[in-house]
Amino acid sequence: MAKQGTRATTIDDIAKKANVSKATVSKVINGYSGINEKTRQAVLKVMREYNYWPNTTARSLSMQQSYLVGLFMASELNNSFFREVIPGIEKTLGAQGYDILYFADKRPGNTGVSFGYLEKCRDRRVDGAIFLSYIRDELAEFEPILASDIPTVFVDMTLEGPLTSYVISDNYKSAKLAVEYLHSLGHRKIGYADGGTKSVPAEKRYQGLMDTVRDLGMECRPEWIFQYSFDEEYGYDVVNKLQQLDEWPTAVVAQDNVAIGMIRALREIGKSVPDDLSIVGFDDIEISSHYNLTTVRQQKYEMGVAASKLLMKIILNHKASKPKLMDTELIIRGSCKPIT
Amino acid sequence: MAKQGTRATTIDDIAKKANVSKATVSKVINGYSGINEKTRQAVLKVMREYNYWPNTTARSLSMQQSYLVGLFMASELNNSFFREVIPGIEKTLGAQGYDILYFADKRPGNTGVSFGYLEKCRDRRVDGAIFLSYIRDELAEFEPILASDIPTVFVDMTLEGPLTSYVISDNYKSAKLAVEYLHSLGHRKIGYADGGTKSVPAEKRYQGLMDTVRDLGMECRPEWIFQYSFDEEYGYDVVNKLQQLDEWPTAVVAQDNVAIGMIRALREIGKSVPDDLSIVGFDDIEISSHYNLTTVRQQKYEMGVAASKLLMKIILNHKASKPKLMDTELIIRGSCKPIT
DNA sequence: TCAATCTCGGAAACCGGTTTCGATGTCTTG
DNA sequence: CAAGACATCGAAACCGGTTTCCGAGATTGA
Repeated sequence: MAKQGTRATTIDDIAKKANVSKATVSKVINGYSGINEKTRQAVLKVMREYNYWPNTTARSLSMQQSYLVGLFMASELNNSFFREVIPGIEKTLGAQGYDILYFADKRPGNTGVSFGYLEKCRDRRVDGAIFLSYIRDELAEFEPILASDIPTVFVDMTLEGPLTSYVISDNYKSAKLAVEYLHSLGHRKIGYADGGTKSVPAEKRYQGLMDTVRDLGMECRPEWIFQYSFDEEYGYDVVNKLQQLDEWPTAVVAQDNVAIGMIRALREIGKSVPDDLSIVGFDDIEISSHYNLTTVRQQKYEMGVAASKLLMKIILNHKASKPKLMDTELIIRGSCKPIT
Repeated sequence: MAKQGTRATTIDDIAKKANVSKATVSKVINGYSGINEKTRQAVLKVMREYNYWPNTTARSLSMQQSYLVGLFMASELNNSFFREVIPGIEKTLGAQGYDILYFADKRPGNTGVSFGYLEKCRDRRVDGAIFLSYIRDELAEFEPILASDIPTVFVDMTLEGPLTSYVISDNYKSAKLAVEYLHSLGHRKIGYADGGTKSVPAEKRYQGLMDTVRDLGMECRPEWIFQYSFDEEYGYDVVNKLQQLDEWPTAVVAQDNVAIGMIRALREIGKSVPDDLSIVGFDDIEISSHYNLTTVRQQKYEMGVAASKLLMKIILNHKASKPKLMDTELIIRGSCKPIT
């Protein structure tokens, strides 16, 4: 090995140069008391002089903590929800000195076997983990990590059980807001298109929708209800199915991606939103404004911030913290028309 | 400390249970030769039985490598380019057992001072680093890490100097494709709106555009050239400035975000793309298809893959590898009209 | 002045792995 | 049957930090 010169300076080097033991240097690094101010300054001076920075790997090993947080998400980055939540997480945790380990999906390990979340977390000695938007199907996989002592926060999902911490939007209210708005415009026949009930948020929205429709004396026929998926394609499917019906609802409440798919599909068959159908979306994803879609916004960035704060609290207290319900807000654009 | 039971199993535990030394277990883990098949199987059995996974932190410390790659990007995640590049990186590096440390921007460290990239990399002992889309202004900050022995790959940017490895699209060709296409439609008066020359890709595109315009005998007046920024707002600005001109170009070549801003701005003043103006974009970002924008696509996912492969090669060889120029491709949609 | 206390710093164990090198036992070969 | 070659395994050092605990000096109080 030639490149001896580039070897990073270690705590031993500093100790030697400063004529103290590495224990002393360590105490200076960590700001412990019991070190004479004079020697502290001397050590600090040598550290600066050699541009010394302690090896985080070694430190993680002995301290059993890493200042690392695992960020797991159900699908890939290329999801409009994640894009906005993650910056909130990154900013907040970063400000506290945490770095983020980024896992967009379950990957095979060296053995070819998929990592469990717990293994991955233990493996890297993360101080905590944040999970984004997993659905019910996958819940069983969280049992090991929940049974462990690794601080964990869920975002946009909930798990049954007393000890989970999560951040989630008030999806019930979102649906209520959407329906009430449509009601105020005179709509009485409401359709619904959203993800299936495997998704906790979609399920809550469904409940909110049905309850509000009932309370306001509106109509929502079973054939106007579409619960399957969150993507644009599904919006096309929904429009296809609608076409086979004798009577349409006058308005549809749909997750934004689905709503946009519907708008496109309707355009292609010569129908217009809002003239032929009013639509209210859920989420307010980035492209929604491009479609002039009226939608109920989730505070995505703020959810990232809230999740991070929650996680840090758990890391400190070592017990699950209160879940946080985020408020939602109706963003009125141009995809709804009053019924005259 | 109560929770003794949850302590992860260590290599010592396995060694004890299998009646061998930890050296032997280590050799089995790493697949070294010199271990009898029978004992190997015995050790593997115990490992499986205890669901053992070696501690990466400890391993990093002694092997002097971390299986960690730092991913740095100039702005926030919420950038359409990153969204597509990152999955390519994640998949490729993940398949090789690397995890990704995610840095969306420069954050203050414990001391309140901004981390340099080199410090951050040394700190976490990353095996390599990937930088996305930084501009000329920031280049000086890369000197320390380039002078170090940390393998580094740049994406969508280049640095002067003989030893840098990078992956970048053939932006010159992109502009050429765009202009040639417009020429084939009969256009002779071409406008241009893109980022400023601080961005290497934008600069190359400008060159490609000007060269091709000249070679084909087309016209591109100075007042039709807008070089400032990559966002939608700027598209509005461009349209504003165009309105003050006596004569417009018949077609504009613009980065996708700018192009979309222009399309929206034109709509708002009652003009249509492509009827009143043809537009060809650069990049093919996600929403481009929503605007039916004809554009020159960058292979973003593939760039992520290429960058990862390049990086792994450098990690192995410990010397800079050949830069990789990615091909681009014209995606014809509906934002251009023939000139009759 | 002497004991008790306090301050400060260091030796050594530890975190959980990897790697070197020597010891032991087995197998060939002459 | 003795000697050399080979296969297999383990003891111990090492990676670069943290932390416990103890001892030496300095300080204080009676």
